[in-house]
This record gives sequence, structure tokens and C-alpha cells, in this order.
Amino acid sequence: MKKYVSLLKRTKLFSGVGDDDILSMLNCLNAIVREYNKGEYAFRQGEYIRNLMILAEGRLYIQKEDYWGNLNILNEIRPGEMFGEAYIVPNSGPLMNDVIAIEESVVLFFDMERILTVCSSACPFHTRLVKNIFYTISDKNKSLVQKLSYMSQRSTREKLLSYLSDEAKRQNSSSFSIHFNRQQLADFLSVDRSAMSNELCKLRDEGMLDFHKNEFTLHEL
Amino acid sequence: MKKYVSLLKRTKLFSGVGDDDILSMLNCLNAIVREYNKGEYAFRQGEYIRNLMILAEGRLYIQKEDYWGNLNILNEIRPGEMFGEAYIVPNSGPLMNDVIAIEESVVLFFDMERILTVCSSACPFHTRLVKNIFYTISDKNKSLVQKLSYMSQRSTREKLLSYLSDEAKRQNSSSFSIHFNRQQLADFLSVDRSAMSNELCKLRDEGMLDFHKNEFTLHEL
DNA sequence: TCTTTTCCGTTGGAAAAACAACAGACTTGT
DNA sequence: ACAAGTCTGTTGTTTTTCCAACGGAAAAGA
Repeated sequence: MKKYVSLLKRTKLFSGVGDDDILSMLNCLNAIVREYNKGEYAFRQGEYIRNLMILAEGRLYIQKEDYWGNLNILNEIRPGEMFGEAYIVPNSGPLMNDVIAIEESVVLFFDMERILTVCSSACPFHTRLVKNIFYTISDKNKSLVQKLSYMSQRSTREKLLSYLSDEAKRQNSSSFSIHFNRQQLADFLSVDRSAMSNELCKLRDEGMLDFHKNEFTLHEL
Repeated sequence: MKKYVSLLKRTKLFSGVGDDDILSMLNCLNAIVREYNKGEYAFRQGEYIRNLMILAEGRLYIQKEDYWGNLNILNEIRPGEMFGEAYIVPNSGPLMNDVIAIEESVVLFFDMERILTVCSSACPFHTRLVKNIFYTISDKNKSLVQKLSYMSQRSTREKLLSYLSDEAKRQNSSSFSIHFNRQQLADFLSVDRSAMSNELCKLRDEGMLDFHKNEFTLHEL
């Protein structure tokens, strides 16, 4: 367990907690290590989750199979990332997705009840932990709402405009750069790359914006 | 403040907390009441939020204006609903949306720092509160992820199939009813109603499902 | 009961996106 | 320096969605 302390220190969950405190907290939180082989399912649709997990090594897919058997990859989990945090609510129903290891993977399990039930004396950093988890989930919540606001636009053009508009706000400048390449941006917005590229150029020709590689500039009309 | 206790008792935030305890907690959490006139902005894009809010009376829109001035309504808040929970993270940046009262409204403000920093002696229900807020936000997170999984499907057909498939899972039966009418479902999935209606009938003709009003039955292939 | 309104399916034309395929610019690795 | 691979814009065709409009069925209201 000790070998994961340096990884955990860099996670959002344990941000601001010292090495020694992490070790004692691992104990307090009933931390368990589990390993998965490549291709093995960590969780299956229909199971109930009572833990918060952090991926220590490897790579996981969160995927979903519909009633007719069509597969769909929803998310990719990389080392240091937390998952399962949305399924710890009592009576929240069973897991709707599968979690599968696409590489040899190591997962840390934390007892959720122990996290939320504050043991005031034993763990001085417990309050910190509750805040961290709360902040992480809030952050995720916020970015989900934002993404949803792009995705709910009907056309590729509107999706682009709402996304770029938000980036300009976020970076507080009408000139900014994005960390996506074209294919990634298209995937993020769930549209076709070439159609999106085409639309970007139309927007440029109409004078609404300019771009060079990943540098964008929005223009007033 | 007393007049809102019965409302608060029914909110997710104060679920499981008795009347007397709510009153003392309101004090502990530095609760403030603010009223807004119809058309008045509660918050504007660019502001920083340090509170958690519950709408007591009236109705609010969470809306967004893009760089070129196009308006977009993201959400409608009704009495008893909580909002702002995603913006309380330190360094989370300014609010990206506007919050506007579309009716004469009353909003309760709670000091977020007070909620997360547990005062072990004074409030026996504090742990309960932290759990409640955590559960609420997790729940929201989960439904956002689900919705996003529908919305990220490219075609109306796929959006429908993934949504209906999930409902069947959730209600644990291939026959189930939904609480949306056609227009609401179309809005939820961000597609055109008539096109969606058309697609539903195609799916029925292809033998994948059946429906009568809001009752759906999925068929194996 | 009769009227009005809402809801839902249907259709045809217009608009947009998806798709496939390709070429040039740029990167990377050897 | 060269080859292989990636990234991006472009074009033409096919497919899908959007939009507007309509009619019938069901529900709500007078």
C-alpha cells in the first residue's frame, strides 16, 4: 500500500494531505487493493457499489451495452483518477455501466461510509478529505453541465460557437488556445470531424472568428 | 425564516432533519433570505459564488448568453430545488451563466464553508447535512452522465435506443412507462419532435419495440 | 354534450450532417 | 535527409434531420 502514497498525494482526493497522514488515513478508510487482468471486468451492469475507487495502475474503460447489444465507450480512466463517486448514494439503484480493465490494472477501494462519517478525533485531515471529495465532484458536475450545454445545441455550428464562446469567457480573452486537436474536439462535441472542420472554415469566411492551428480569435459582428 | 421550515424539510438537503433542528441549523449555516423581482438577475456571468442556494418561492432560469449575444435557457429552477452547488469550489473560476428570476422569487443563501467545516459539538445533524448534500450532488452527477450518454449518440434513432434501453434497465423490465410526453422527450434528447416521432414509428415497424402512449416494450431481435 | 385545446403521427421539401476519399502541410522517427 | 505517419482542409454524394403544415384522436373545459 505504501508504494501508492506518492500517487495518491497527487490525486484530487488527497490533495493537501501529507505522506504520513495519507498512510494513517488509508487505514482509517479501510483501503483495499485489487488487481485486474487485461480484459477482466471490475464491475458489471447491475451491481451495487459501496466504495469510492482510485485507479493506481493500468487503464479502465467505462462502457455500456444497450438492450440490443450495441457497445459504447463512455469514459477512459487513467491512473490517479477517481471513479464510482456517483454511485455511492443509498437507493441510487444498480450500476448502469460496465467497468473493464483494458490493461493489467490496480484499483484502490475506499469505504465511502467511513469517509462521510467523520471520526473527529482519529483523523485530523478528515474534514479536508470531505472537502476534497466534495470539490472534485462539484468540479466534475460543473464540467458535465457545461459539456451538456454544448451538446444540447442542434447544429455543429451552434455546438462550436457555444464551446468557443465559453472558452473565451473562461480564458478571459477573445484570443485563446484550446488543448484539443480537431479530431478530439469533434469527439468531444460528438460531431463528424470533416463536417466540423468545414463549419469552422465557414465561420472564418463569415468573419466571426479566426484560427491558426489551436489558436482561436473571436470577432465582434 | 420560520415560514420556510416546512419547505426545507422536504428538500434533499435537509432530508431526515427535524423541524427544531432545521431552525437551529439555519442559524449555524448563516442562512440569509433574499427576494428578487420579476426579471431581476440573481447572479450574472462573471460573478463568484460562495453560497449554496435553495429557491423558496417563485421561479428562476439559469441561462447563458454567448459571445455574439445568442440566449440559451439551460435550466428551470422550481421551489425546493438547490442550485449553485457546482460553483462553490475555490478557484473554480467565475460563474459562466446568468440566473434570472422570471417570477417574484425568494432565495435562501447558506454559507458553504459552514456546511463543510463540521462543528462537531453544536450541530448533531451536521454529518447528516454533509451526507445529504453529497448524495444530492452525486445523484445529479449520475443523471448528468446518463443524459450525456444519450446526447453523445449521433442520430435520433441511437439517442432513442440508448434512452429506452436505460429505462428498461432502470425499471428492470422490457415493458415500462416514461414520464415524458413526446415533446418533453424530444426536448430532453435535443431533437425535433416530429422527426423523433417518425423514428419511433420506424423502430416499431422494424419490430424493435412497441408503444402505446407512454408505455414502451422492447423486443429482442 | 359540444367546443377548444393539446398531443401525436404523417408527409414533403429544405437544410444540414455524415461519410468517404483525397491532397497538402506538418511531425516523427530512423 | 528521407520515409512514414498524422493532422487538417476540401469536395461531392448520401443520409438524416429540421421545419412547417396538416388531420385525427384524445383530453380538458364550458
